[in-house]
Amino acid sequence: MNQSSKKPVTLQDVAKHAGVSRATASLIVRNSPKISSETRKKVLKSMEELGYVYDRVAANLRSKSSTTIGIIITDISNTYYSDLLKGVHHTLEEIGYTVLLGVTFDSVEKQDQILSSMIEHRVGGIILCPVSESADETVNRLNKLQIPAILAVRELAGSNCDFVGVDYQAGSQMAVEHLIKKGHKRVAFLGGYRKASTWIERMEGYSLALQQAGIELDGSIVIDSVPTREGGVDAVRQLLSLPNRPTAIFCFSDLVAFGVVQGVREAGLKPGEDIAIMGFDNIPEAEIFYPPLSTVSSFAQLTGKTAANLLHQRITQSEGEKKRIILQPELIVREST
Amino acid sequence: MNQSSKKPVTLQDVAKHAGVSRATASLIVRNSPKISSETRKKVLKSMEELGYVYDRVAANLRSKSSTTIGIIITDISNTYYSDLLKGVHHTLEEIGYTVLLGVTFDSVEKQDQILSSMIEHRVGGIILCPVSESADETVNRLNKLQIPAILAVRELAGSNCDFVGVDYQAGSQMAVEHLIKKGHKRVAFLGGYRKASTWIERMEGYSLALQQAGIELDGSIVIDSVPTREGGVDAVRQLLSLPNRPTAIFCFSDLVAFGVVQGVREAGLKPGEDIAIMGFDNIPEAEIFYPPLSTVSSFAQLTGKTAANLLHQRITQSEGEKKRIILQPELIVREST
DNA sequence: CTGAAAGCGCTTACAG
DNA sequence: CTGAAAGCGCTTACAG
Repeated sequence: MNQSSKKPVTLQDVAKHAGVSRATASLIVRNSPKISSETRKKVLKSMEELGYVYDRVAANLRSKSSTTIGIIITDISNTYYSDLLKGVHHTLEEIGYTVLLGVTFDSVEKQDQILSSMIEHRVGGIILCPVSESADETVNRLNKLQIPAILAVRELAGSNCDFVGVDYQAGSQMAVEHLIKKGHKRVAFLGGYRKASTWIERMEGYSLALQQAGIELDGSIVIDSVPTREGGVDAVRQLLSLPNRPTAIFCFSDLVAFGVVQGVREAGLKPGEDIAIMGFDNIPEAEIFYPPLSTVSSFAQLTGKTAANLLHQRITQSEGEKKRIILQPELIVREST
Repeated sequence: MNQSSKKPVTLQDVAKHAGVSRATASLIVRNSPKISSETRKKVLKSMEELGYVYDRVAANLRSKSSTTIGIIITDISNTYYSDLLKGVHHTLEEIGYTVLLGVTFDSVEKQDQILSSMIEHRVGGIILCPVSESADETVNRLNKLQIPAILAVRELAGSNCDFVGVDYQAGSQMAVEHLIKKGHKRVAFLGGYRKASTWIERMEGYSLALQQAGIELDGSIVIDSVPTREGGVDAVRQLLSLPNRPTAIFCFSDLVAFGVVQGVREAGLKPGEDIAIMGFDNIPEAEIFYPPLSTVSSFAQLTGKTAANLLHQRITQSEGEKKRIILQPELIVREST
């Protein structure tokens, strides 16, 4: 991994060429105001002529600082995460950081590995969207870390980190209340891992909404699945084979809802007409989907942006109470309900 | 951007604690086989106890090497690029690189800025998906760079870089031939910037397919637009206001096709039945779309993977002829045609 | 502004 | 394997 060819030009070379001291040249690359604009111009010209490139890595080493941030997500193909990444990346870059990307593909080992690699690369901070069954060990490592870390999307029990997330319970309640208001009395809840905190919170919102409407919860129409489109297809097939078919379905996520719509069609029913379907997340595809999907926005991009800003704050101000920022979701009504 | 607290432990500290020399400790972190497993174990234990973290940045500085790679894309929300990114990231990480992410949002200035930042961070190589109107200056910088760089998706005139791309002409020809085989004699071509090389190549494929079928090209049903869903809506509105309506539409991209489907519906027509619609790229949404979209796969992930491997080769073997790898697209027939 | 010195945490090269 | 020295490219701290 070497690159050879001509010797790279250093600050020393620039200083010599411009006839100033190395210290002066150093002040100039760092935009110090203490330097007269004449000297600055002269030195900048030398840099230009010599083709100097600033070695930020060496600078960071000496000054014990860092201009990189690590962001770790579970899946890049999931538009929820690519949206969140967009939010993080955009605000971080604006502040002047360079971002290191890590993708865990929901593997705990990979997550630990990426964490190590980022720390060894001296990132100034980390934003972590944890794998669902993150080990206690991960939590411990995060806590022992000298580096500021923010958790996003999923909280980790026992971690002493700032957290940015979404109120899944409120969102689910909203969604189910919307369905009930539309006249539905039998509403299924499909998809997601039953043990995940993100499922449990949604389940609470679902129960609450039913309860407040005086509808009894029927466990047989709560069907879990892998949280993907395929999972949605499976779950809805199971559901539609049941005797007392519901008139509305609340799905764990938009991805699951896409599968559910497909399964409903396969059964010869018209999604949005014969049966109402509601998603969760409001990923970009929800809008272009047919029928356009009613859903609850969990503001992926805003989540990323918020996490990025919080991290920046943590880095610059260091101390202070750990924060917990919970975004309020928003009901998005389209044609599928 | 400092982090204070306790003094971090260095290799020196580890060596002292384990009773070995610094040189030995250094050999151990680098997995040298020259060290007896007894010594290795002892030292690893000391590292564990002291909570040592290897400073890869300092190591890279001293050994004039790099373990990071920069990947620059134009848009993270576009699943074509997030797919490509997935391919790049996955293979690079497997080799042992850490990836720096840059997003240009199609701005030349941003692209230059990101390029600078990555170089200053001493990346070992760069994969660049260039902004469409990249300036000559960018090309010059790339050529002067001491760092291996690979161009992906779009080629840059005058650049002396390796390139990985897709045969857009062949893909378009395939698509239009498919439509003609289905019995369509009047096929529109909608969307994309007329001056972009990616448009011109598609146009060539389109013309060729018509020509070989003995169909005369009608310029009035070739309508350009911004290459987005909105652009597709605009273009198809314009098209449908024309007197002699075509029976099939070849779209610049899947994204454009999504807009075209929407516009067709708004006009009271049934996409896939009253009018055939064909996309390009085969982004993941094409499959879940309704109707499932016929398209041409441009293998985004494979493109990324190929670029990553080529870069790795370039970094390790350095010299040799510049390569140009053009992937052959594949026809994907679904229900929209 | 300058100049000389020391140091960030590591690797390199070499004599033993 | 060890040990002492030098150096990667920069910043820091200080006397002038």
